[in-house]
Amino acid sequence: MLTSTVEDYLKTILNMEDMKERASTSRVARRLAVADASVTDMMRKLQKAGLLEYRPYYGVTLTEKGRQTALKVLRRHRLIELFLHRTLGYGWELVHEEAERLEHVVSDLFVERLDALLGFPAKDPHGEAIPDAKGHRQEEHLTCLADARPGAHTILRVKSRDPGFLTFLEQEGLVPSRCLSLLERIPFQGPLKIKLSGKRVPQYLGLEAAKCIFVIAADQGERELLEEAKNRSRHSTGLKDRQVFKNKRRGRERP
Amino acid sequence: MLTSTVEDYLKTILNMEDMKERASTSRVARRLAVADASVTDMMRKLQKAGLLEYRPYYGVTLTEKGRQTALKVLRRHRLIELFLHRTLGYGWELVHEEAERLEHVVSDLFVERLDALLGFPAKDPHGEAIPDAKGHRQEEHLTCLADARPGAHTILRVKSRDPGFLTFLEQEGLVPSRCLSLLERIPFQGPLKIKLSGKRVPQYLGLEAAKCIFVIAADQGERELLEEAKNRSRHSTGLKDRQVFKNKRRGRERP
DNA sequence: GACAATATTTAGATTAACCTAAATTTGTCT
DNA sequence: AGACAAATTTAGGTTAATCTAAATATTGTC
Repeated sequence: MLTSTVEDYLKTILNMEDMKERASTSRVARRLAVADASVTDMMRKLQKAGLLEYRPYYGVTLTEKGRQTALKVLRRHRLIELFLHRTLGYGWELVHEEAERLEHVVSDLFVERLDALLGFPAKDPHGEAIPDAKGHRQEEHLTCLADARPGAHTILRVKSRDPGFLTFLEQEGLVPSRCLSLLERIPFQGPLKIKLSGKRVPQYLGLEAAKCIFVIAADQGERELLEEAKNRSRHSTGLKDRQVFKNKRRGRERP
Repeated sequence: MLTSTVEDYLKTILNMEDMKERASTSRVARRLAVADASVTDMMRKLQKAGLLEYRPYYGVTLTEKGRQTALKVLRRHRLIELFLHRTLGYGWELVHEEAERLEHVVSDLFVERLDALLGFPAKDPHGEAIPDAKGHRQEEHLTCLADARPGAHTILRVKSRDPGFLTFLEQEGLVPSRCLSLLERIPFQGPLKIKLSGKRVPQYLGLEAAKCIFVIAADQGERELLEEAKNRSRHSTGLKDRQVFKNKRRGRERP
């Protein structure tokens, strides 16, 4: 079995490949917050294990074996995130950190049961696709809000792990499945003027924030949302749905 | 934060103290399947950390701090076991191993949310008491079936981690909340003749097995069971209850 | 009370994962 | 082409948790 450390290396490298970013020693080191030298050591080790190809002074590429391993970890991570959010009522800004630890210790059985409990979901709370048991991912070509054309859009994904930022976005209502209109783009890297569905007043959003928000044209978005909603309602298990937190502490606490 | 290894040491020592067993170097080593010398090293380290008192050539005793830490781990372990059983539909013979890994990585938030999800349960799937958030445990003075007097009893606890044995017991119907009559005790360490509630034919059970089964007189058992049943029905969440495994694979699998 | 059997500790090594600092390679710019 | 900066690798060291084998302490028995 692989150590958590190895799993983290693979996950990071997969993510870099997804982003078309060369997995050089220093970049991997920066992402994992370790010294360059530690990465060099690890690369050699992972090459010996057949998980990646290592070209000195260039960087690494995952082998098929390495890719599959990384995808398995990603699957665990995202299913756990969704479980934390939906069943345990975690705020979406909290799910990442907890999943980061759990993903390294849960068994295959655990993952498959979670998958079933959640109704074989397609996406995690941030709108990221959950790979299936064979490592297949459904590709989606989303536009980021910063690049979107004026008009109606539906948020499908938010790419960020920063709890503070995610909390802010939630307060503003900028979460997956929310519909909005892009009204105006202030020139010279200025903010975007947007109006959320249901609200009457428009609001402004910084460009950097908009780069993390991924949308689809509103008419196409309809179908996607219906699918999800249907699926979710069939699986309304957990704390969040039943709002146990309002009438808390029964049973053992009051004997 | 403590390492998993440290948590395992503390949990083991707590268990030995509960069993009134002296936590000597060699006994701790045997339980954890490590060399005696490793234990000596660790004891010194844990003493320095104020988690236990170490008397060379004698053994160790937990300090209050050590005890509380161990109880916290135990709480995590047992809540996770119950979650695996009730929400994810794990067989009771599988819960221990998985919990053994999860218990070291889940946050306090996770534990408290699980507790709420499960309806603040008092016991894990084996009938062991779950310590509350402050580390209090409800004491119960149960008789083991091997020592019980003839008559009606209710099983409240089964002390074993051996998957094979637990599977056997489940097949025989010897699980917590089951009622049975002890009919006869065959002399000279012979088996017990018992009859389970609902069944018509009596059966025989080896004495070693009977030592792992803890019971309470049937009339007292009634009340306890009612409490539990009530609590559980208020929280009928999860795979097991809804029997998702029969109509499996929907959603992502069939797009 | 001596002495063997048993339990425990000490000594010295190993492994995974990391570090810092020094050497080396690569790529760019004139 | 040569020189320099940046990136990368090498060298040597650290820490936690383990091991084996040797040394030492405790205990029970005659």
